[in-house]
Amino acid sequence: MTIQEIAQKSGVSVSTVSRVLNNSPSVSPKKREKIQQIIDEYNYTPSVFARGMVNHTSKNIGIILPDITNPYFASLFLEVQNFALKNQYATLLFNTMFVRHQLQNELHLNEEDYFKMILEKQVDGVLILGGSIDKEDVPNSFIHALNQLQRRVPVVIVGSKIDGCDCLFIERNLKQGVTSIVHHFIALGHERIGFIGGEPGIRITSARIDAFKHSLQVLNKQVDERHIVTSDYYAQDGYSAMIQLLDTSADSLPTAVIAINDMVAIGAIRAMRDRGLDCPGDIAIASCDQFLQSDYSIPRLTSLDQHNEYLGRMAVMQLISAINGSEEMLSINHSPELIIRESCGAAGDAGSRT
Amino acid sequence: MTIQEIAQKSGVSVSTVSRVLNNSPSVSPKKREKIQQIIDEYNYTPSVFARGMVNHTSKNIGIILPDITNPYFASLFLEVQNFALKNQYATLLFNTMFVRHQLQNELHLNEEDYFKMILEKQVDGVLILGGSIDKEDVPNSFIHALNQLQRRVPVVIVGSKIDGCDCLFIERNLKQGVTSIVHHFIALGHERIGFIGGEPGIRITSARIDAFKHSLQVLNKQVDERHIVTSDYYAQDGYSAMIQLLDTSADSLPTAVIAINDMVAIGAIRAMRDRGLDCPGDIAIASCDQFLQSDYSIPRLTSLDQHNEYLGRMAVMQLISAINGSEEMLSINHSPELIIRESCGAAGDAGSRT
DNA sequence: TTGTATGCGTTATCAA
DNA sequence: TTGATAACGCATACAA
Repeated sequence: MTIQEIAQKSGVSVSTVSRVLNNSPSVSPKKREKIQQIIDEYNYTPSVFARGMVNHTSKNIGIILPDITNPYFASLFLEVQNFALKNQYATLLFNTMFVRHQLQNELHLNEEDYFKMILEKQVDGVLILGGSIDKEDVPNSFIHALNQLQRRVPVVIVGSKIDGCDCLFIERNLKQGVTSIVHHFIALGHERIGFIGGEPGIRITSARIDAFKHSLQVLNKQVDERHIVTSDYYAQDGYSAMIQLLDTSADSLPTAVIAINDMVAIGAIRAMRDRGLDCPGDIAIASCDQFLQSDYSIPRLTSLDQHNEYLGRMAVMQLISAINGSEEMLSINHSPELIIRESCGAAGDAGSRT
Repeated sequence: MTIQEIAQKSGVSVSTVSRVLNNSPSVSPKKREKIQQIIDEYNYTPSVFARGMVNHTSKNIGIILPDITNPYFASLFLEVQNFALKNQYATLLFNTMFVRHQLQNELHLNEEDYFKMILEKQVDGVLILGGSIDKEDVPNSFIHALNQLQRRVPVVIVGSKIDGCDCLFIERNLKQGVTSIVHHFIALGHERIGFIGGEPGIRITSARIDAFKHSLQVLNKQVDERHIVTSDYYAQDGYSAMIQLLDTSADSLPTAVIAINDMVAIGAIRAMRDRGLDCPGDIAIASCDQFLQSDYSIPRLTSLDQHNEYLGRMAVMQLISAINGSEEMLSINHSPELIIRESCGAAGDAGSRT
């Protein structure tokens, strides 16, 4: 089915069909109806290829993220796709990280290779959710590749702004939530507080550790460096971090520990259990990034709800408006919300189900 | 940059450039090299639109799945993308289910709407991972839509074969693993075994419950219908199912329970805890579908590793070969593997970390 | 309001 | 081995 055939069957020219296809006002109601009927009857949809030739748009956007099995990225993607679809954009998803998964014959590509691929796909815009962009020292070659990409299509990045990068950034407030956890722990009477998880050299990690230290210093509380153990973002990393913490500061363990996210918290609690320690009895734990299921672990996890769903929406909205030529920067204030459950040891919450 | 400009700069015709682009043998080595150099220099990539006009291919495949935040689908997708990319195909991902996520202004589409969207995107093939296709009674309209889709592009479905549906199917062995769990529990001396989780009316659920009942009957063991509680596939569903089980058969509780997957197991264990019961002490639990992190929960989960990674690979391979016109049906034997940890109560495993 | 004609960037057919 | 050209399906400028 082509526009030609529709035109013939409708007894009009292709331009008229094209007009009804594109909601041009200058078509007589009678013809419009007739044509629309034929279109529906034959279930005709215009060729994206032919349209692309003319408009240079695909109505596709590319999403680059490190790991879709990570609940944080999965829920971000969900929100992104939902909003994109509403605006007639489909999403080409590129997952760049495979290290956790023993894929055979795995692809060895870096993000810059993905930029190239995505560009060849003629997407109308690119959304980058984390990855190399989150490093403290982003390689110059990466920024260069990013700028080169940006010159071809709009690029929106969910992450901290980087000097010399021309892309649009959606920044998260990484510090506020940590501070509220610290205050919560202090209020519960904790004096020695630790921090675990997060890959070193990644901005999310360092921003949160900075906020952690700073909020304690403001309150004139000591920070024991041994109580800060970085690793990565998954359960296995929470496990190893907690083991290391227990090993290196056996003489003066913290009474409370902040985990960078729920998976790390779960791994840490498991490690405590393996060492015969109880959470929250021996060490209380709270996490900075809530995922689903935090209400079902043992103990239930006290977490920050970062309201990440806004993030995803903001990012696509920004991207789509950039695709449409708008320069306007959107803004949103999302305040993390502390969900108090069991793992922090706050009294009277033993049975609560938020 | 167009093929025209490359041709001019190279001092040849567009046809010759097109030939080197498509690795045609009939180009003199000298010219080929020269042209390639210009291509690289200008970082030229041919327009997918123009190519699509001629070839009617986009080198994109569409993936339809219900919930990417579900670890089962996420890891399946990962494997699919990896293999697709290796074959120069990018993946358009469509997540059809949003119910678990309170997305504002959420899209209300059924899968057939997604079929339409995906077709408009001119993908070269469609991969369907679960969803309505898994229902016991697939609506005729759905099968009709599926066949209509199949008439336009190859469609591969990961799921049980359905009469009257012309798509290609990749079937999983849903029963084998359940049987091995039953045998394991019997070997541990359990007499009263239950089964929880899974949406009723879904083939995965009923296939596993059937296998559960059958393997017990073969061994002349009783099946207490009250010990079988369906719900859904997430932690909250494991929680509610276990509560119901405890409530309805307080006089004769099972000593072991099979959960349909790890999330359900986690929810169930949480429910037990809330009722003052211990796992595996009071009720042992094993799950039919292992996700990551099962080694970090409390207690560690005894699970089946379904080796789902093969599934994803098989599915794309099948799709790509169908796109290339092959009729050949691929086949693979993936045997579930029982990973024994703590929740089943098998002796001496208290500290094991697989 | 409607139709005609052109161009978008590529591949394929054919002729040289 | 190479080049000229038609064709792919659509949007749009222009003419009517």
